Amino acid sequence: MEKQTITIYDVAREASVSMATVSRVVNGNPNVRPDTREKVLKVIEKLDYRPNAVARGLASHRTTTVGVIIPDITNIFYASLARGINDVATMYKYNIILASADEGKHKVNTVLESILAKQVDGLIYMGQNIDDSTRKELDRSKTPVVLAGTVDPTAKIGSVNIDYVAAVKEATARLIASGNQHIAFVTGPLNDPINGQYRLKGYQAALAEAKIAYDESLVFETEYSYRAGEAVWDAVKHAGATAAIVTDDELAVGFLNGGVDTGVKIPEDFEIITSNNTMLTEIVRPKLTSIAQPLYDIGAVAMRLLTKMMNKEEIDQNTILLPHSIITRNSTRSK
Amino acid sequence: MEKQTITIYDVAREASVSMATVSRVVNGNPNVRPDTREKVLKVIEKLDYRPNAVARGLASHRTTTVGVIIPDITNIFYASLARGINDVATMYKYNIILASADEGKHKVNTVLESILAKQVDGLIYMGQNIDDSTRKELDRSKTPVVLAGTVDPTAKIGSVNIDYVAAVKEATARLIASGNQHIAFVTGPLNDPINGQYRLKGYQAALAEAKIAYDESLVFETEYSYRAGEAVWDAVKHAGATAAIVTDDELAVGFLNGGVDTGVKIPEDFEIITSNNTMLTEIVRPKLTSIAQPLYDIGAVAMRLLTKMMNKEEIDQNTILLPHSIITRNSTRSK
DNA sequence: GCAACAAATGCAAGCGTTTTTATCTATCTT
DNA sequence: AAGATAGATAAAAACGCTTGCATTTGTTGC
Repeated sequence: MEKQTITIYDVAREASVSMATVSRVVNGNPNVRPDTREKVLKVIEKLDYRPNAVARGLASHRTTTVGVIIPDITNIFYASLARGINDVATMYKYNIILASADEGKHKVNTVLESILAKQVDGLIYMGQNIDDSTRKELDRSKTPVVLAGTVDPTAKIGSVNIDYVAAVKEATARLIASGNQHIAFVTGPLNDPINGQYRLKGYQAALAEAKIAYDESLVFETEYSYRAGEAVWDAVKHAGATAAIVTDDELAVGFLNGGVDTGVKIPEDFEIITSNNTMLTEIVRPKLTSIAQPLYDIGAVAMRLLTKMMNKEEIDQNTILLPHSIITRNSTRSK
Repeated sequence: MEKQTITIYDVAREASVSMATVSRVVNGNPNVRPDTREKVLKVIEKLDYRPNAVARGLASHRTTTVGVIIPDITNIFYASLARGINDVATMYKYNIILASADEGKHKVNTVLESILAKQVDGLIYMGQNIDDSTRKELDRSKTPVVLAGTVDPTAKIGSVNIDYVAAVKEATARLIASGNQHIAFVTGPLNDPINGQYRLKGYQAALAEAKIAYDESLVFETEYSYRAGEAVWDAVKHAGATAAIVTDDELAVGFLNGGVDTGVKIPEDFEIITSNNTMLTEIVRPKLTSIAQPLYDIGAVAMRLLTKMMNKEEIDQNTILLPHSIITRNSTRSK
């Protein structure tokens, strides 16, 4: 007694129609007489027939599945994007194949290959820089791709982000306005253009506008993690900084606690602005002033854009910038 | 110039062998002469052939895909489990179809149906109580299922957890030992047996052992969220509690801040023990004493168990309890 | 009542693999 | 040297569905 599956053929026989008709009913094709539709539906119900998505995928070349590449699912930033992606995907009846491509363990290209083999209809890519081999792999597959919270300096690939340059510039200017001359830039990997190009540029632009010399020794590159934040505090302090822009909330929270735990008064003696406005910014004391990105929306809009691509709809704008703002909390002195 | 896919047939022709032989090579079947294997591999390389997983799935009845049902991907608890699941899945060459089934928006059964339609080889289920209709759906599909961090009182379905009864009992006893007579039990949904049966039982057992009467007005049922934690603080305080067991870290962190922000001294005036030992417990001040669950491992072991089921290996133990402990931090008075 | 047309249905060829069965080809045995 | 045996390979039938095309049925107008 094996897993006795009932197929479209069984339904067809039982309803005395052809497989084609059953298929039409199942797929909501309007070219079916109401009474035959009724009849078929009744048999489907009776036999408890469930279409096999794999067979469907093979026959139709559409799997109603999208791949989502995420660097670290436990990082609230990415998880929040994923939530938006998921909701919109569900809305449009797509399933998500999730794969994490954390720098170390799972190499992007391997992961990508396994996802593409599954014939996904589209792909959302988050995190990390896209290198040439990855780009080539994507091109070759001809699968629509959208980057979420991730930047492609060549603007070849569709993407949804905020204006990182402007956001960081504003944040930095804010710190300058409150009297800081030595502002640290505490960042994740600089080889990710989002940091190394966009955010850094905003930081530099604000300095330049205030005629403060850019000092490379105030740039601290580390990884996105709580521990890394704690660990980098001392170095930043010793470099003489009196404020910092931090490019990730986990990192910022670790950094903040690194300071707080050594008795530094924040914001009185040191100001911090972080970048993602996740729940973490509200959990710590003092609460963190943050650049606010519409995380959920970035994910949602990215997925929506992808659905358009998959439907071969006309896309007017494939590089989307969503609005940002700065939420003032208690890690900065009121201005 | 459509997406010109090259198939196993192309490879076979080019290498002047049959499709069957190519298939054997691709699948590492040993019954191929080394020189033919070589020849075929060369052609595969040359044509840059990639097997189509969908066709494979249809022909072999194995998709090398597992479904993962998660209540809320932004909750670090579940995300941590997912990380463990993902790593082991990747190790065994499975892809993950992720679907979130948050109580409200996405109904479990709908989600389940769409995942099962995709012919997943197995399923990891997290969160929420499994009701009869869900159970029926699972049974009918004959797909192996493992619960991760989720309990099935009937023990019919494989699962990986800690001993919640014992853990909560210990934690409660600890609070009793430090002098508390009125200990609140701040919990997520009680209709989830993990709360309503296991944890509550542990809480009651500790009280009973200390001859403290169980007082239902000290049980606070709410949802797993930061806001909910903040919101419930007042009620708990007014109920006269001097300590609390909280069953989720986000909830606990909100609860803690609810207290801290109203000037209550923790742990001097109020003690808190939370349940998941996620990063959040270290981020807040004071840091939270917590029951420690091996989150990553729960996910990893669950996935490993699932692989065994999918291989139809003999399972000696389908209800697995991993060890727990209590990590003492600063939300409890040293004992 | 019949031609002309549109709507509904059926037929059957795929989709790209795996897998069973059969066929071949070496290599041993004695 | 012939028969036996095991290992390689080939042929072809699934797998469960979609879809283009052909055919049938039903409708409409005159």
